[in-house]
Amino acid sequence: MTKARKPGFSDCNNATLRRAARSLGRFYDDALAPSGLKSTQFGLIFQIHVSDEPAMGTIAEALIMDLSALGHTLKPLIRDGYVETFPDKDDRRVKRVRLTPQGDVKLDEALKLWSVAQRQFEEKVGAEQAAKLRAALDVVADLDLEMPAAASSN
Amino acid sequence: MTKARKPGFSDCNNATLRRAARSLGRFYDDALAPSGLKSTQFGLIFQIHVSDEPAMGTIAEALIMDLSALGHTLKPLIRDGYVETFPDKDDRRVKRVRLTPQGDVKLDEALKLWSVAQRQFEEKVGAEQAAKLRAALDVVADLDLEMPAAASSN
DNA sequence: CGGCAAAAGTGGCATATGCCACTAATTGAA
DNA sequence: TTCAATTAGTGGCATATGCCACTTTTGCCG
Repeated sequence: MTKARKPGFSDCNNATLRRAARSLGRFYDDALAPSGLKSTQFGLIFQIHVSDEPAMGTIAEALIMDLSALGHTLKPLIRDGYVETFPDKDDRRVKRVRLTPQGDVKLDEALKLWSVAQRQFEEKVGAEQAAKLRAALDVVADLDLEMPAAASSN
Repeated sequence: MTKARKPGFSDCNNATLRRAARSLGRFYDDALAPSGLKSTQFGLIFQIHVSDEPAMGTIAEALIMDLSALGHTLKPLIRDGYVETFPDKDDRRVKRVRLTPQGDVKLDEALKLWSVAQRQFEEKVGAEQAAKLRAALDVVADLDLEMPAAASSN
């Protein structure tokens, strides 16, 4: 009794992960809705907050996201005045990012909403369990996966 | 020693999940690239394949995705001739979905590529571990999360 | 039977993400 | 110093996802 469960219940690690991400994403989105921020924007703003005027590349690396994707995602936040960029003093190719005063305020506001969702989630699955899950997800995220054949030679 | 780890290493379950999803998504996308399908499209086609001419709403529910999002995602697959829709015999509101012969062929092609990535992943984390992770993710995905205060009164 | 609420999709609008082709700066030789 | 290779971002294009406002069908109730 290990096969043919709910029809279409895929064994694909990626599909399962995305499915969970959609589900949980909606939950956190709902929770953050009053702030006007999406959970992704909240995460990005938080990342900027805890970093020290990080370069775009640094953020992209930390979040494991494409640099250009980061640029796109940053636009609405800049447009709304929560984030601003400025050139690095030593390397003009580098663009650094920081929160504006408004961004700080918005982050505080969002953090309150976020903590409710976070608590709610951890009550359901248990803080221990949640921590384990995050740890497992971090392992997966930082895995050095590479296609064997696809790589250069053998 | 439980705080201030890697800068910006968030405790947010959602952020951690999305980060892992981006990472793993790229891996599977790379693996499927030769087929021309994205991992999301592969997952969708697979879901359609294992279902019996499912209605759009049925697919959306299984994948926990917004019905309209499903509609959007389906478009390129229909355009490329892998999927087709047809009206339900009894309820004209319902639109059912199925793979075209080309879709079946493409699925076979993609499955071969997918299995390589899947195997590669499970070798890295261990089949046992991977299964546990998927189980945990399914639990999370199917959790009945709801904002307490956000609900009606209280 | 008439009409209203619920159910299933569609379309528009906005954000999330990626890849690719380019441009601007740097760095590292020759 | 000069030029090729590398690094950091940008812009365009395409898919992924959601929410909301509608439209079409059904269902159901009085």
